[in-house]
Amino acid sequence: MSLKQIAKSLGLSITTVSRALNGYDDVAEETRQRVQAEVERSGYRPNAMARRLKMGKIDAIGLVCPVSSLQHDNGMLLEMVTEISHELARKEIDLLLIADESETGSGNLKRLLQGRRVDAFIVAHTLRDDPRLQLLQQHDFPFIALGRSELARPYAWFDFDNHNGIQMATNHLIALGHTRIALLKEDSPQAYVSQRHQGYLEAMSAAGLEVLPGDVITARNSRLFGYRAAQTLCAGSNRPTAIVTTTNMLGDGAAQALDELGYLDGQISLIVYDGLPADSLITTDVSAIIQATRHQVGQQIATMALELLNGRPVSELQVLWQPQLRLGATTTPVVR
Amino acid sequence: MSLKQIAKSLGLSITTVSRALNGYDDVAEETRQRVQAEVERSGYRPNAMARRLKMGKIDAIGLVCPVSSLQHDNGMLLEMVTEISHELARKEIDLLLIADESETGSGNLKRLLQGRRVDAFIVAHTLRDDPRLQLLQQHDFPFIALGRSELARPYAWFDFDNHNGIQMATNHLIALGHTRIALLKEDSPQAYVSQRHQGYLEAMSAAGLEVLPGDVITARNSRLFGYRAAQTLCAGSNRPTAIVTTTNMLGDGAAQALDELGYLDGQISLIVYDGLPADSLITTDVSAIIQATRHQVGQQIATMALELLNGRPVSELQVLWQPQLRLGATTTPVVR
DNA sequence: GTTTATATCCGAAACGTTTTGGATCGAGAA
DNA sequence: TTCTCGATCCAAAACGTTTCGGATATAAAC
Repeated sequence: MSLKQIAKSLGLSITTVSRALNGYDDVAEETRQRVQAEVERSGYRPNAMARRLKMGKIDAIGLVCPVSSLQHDNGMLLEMVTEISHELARKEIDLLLIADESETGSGNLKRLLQGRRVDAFIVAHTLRDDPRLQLLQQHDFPFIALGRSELARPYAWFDFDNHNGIQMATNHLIALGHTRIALLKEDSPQAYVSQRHQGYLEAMSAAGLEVLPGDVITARNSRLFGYRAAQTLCAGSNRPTAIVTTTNMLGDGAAQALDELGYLDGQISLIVYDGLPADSLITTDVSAIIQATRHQVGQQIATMALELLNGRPVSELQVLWQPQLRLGATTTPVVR
Repeated sequence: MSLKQIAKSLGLSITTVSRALNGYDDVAEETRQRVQAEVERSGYRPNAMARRLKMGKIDAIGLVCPVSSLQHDNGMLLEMVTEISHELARKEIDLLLIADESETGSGNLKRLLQGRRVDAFIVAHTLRDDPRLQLLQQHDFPFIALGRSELARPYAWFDFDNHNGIQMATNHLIALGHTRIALLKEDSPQAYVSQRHQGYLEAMSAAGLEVLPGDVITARNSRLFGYRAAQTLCAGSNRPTAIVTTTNMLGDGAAQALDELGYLDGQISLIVYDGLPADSLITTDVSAIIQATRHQVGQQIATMALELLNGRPVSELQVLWQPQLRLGATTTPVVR
């Protein structure tokens, strides 16, 4: 099924068939109809590789996911990826999956970059100092970073305002009279972690509140570690009156621990970033900092990727979305 | 950076450069060295699209994941994908992600198939009757099914022996004297679900045991539903003495419920397919049916995919791995 | 000295598109 | 009649490879 065959069976030239299919106006309407009909009859589809070679565009985007991230984030990234894949498929653009061997590895990245196998990259789980982004920028290769990093020149990125999100939560607790607010944060070099950490510290400091040494706990991002950390926090009599967690997994574990201790009724306030996971066993309506759905994020990123391919300057491709504070039953005035 | 440029700067023909790089023996060793050096100096990489066009091979594999599956399986599939991606990258083969719009959708599949954008497909989350596989077989397009399905002609597949796995568990409980063994199974049309269900029924029937109406519970695959289902099972006085769950999410919920009721000490036996998830809050060593690691599975599938591309007949690409019963603290002789 | 073999090399075609720069033809304008 | 113009169409080049079928030169065999 090539252009040549279609052309032959219609008694036309390859040129004309090609131009008919690509909507040029120098082909008679009747001819176009005939071509269209023959294409449908024969099930012809243009050879993507020939077109790519000729056009110098690949119509493919590489999605870079470090291996380690996939394991912990409970499918969050993947729902997004699904959406991105969908949106791109609509424009006949392929999505290549690049699982890098280490959080910072870029062996495969380099290969795809130099082999011209994709038009652009989407880099997930951006680090604060990200060698992958540095490599891409160094090669002037188009990319979109999911999360902000530190780079010499401007670049395209999508991010949530983590700083503001955690501040809204912390400030709300402060307004409720809390002075001992603990932070339960993920142990990871990802950019958003330090942004949330920083936001918390600044909110506390701005309110003139001291952060006690044990009140910031860094743990692996899992339910179990959240559970244990919350238990530790609540162990002594000198416990904090509120806890904020930077991930929903940590939050679910913490909620479970508080629930078992009977503190989830408002005794100890709790705000969970992203809200409890859908299959949490906790039925209490836990207060949360919520971001847009993966669905919405995926669409946004796909849109940005397409605009990047269309040559939109990166300075116009920097999108910061604001999270919202959704108050549930676990944020109450401080109990002394 | 094309062959032409390399050729020109060395005073050689394109043919010779190409043959030097591709290891033909009709090029002098000294020439090969010179070519090699120039390639490294200039950072030349062959244009993948030109090569693909010429060779008629794409060096890409499409991974078909239905959207809905990604959301529930807690990253299991993704760890595998990571491994597959890795293994394929080593052979310079790209992995395309195809997120189908519905469990049975095949719109994108058709597009990639007809557009010759991949050499083969890996289809995840096979259904018992899977229209995607039927479509592929109908087009004589190479694929590997992750899980067995019902198809007219032989096809390549990888699967675990779900039937045997659940039977080992059930039979072990029967040998311990249990007669009321409940099954907690996922609500899904995926092939493995009915295989496990069937295996359980046959084991019970072979032992002459009756399955009471309420003893098989079908629930959505989540911790929460497992939790509730186990609570329901244990509600009355006429409760089963053992529970088997077909997924680890259901198992984690069930374990939590049993633990809260004080039954996890052996009062009620529990065997969980795949074992409890890594971040379970349950510290009891729960008995499990374990399969190979995602790592091992990923490698196996990548290997099979490569063999498929090399033209190995599908009848030689049917791999069934056996699960193992790993006994923990939750399988004890029946307590009456 | 011719023939044959061997070791190197290369021209040109092909893969399936897109696109440039005409070519052809009929109709209306001069 | 001749010229111009618009409407259609097409040949050929190009994208960057791979590979077939020689070409050339040097050495060995007759």
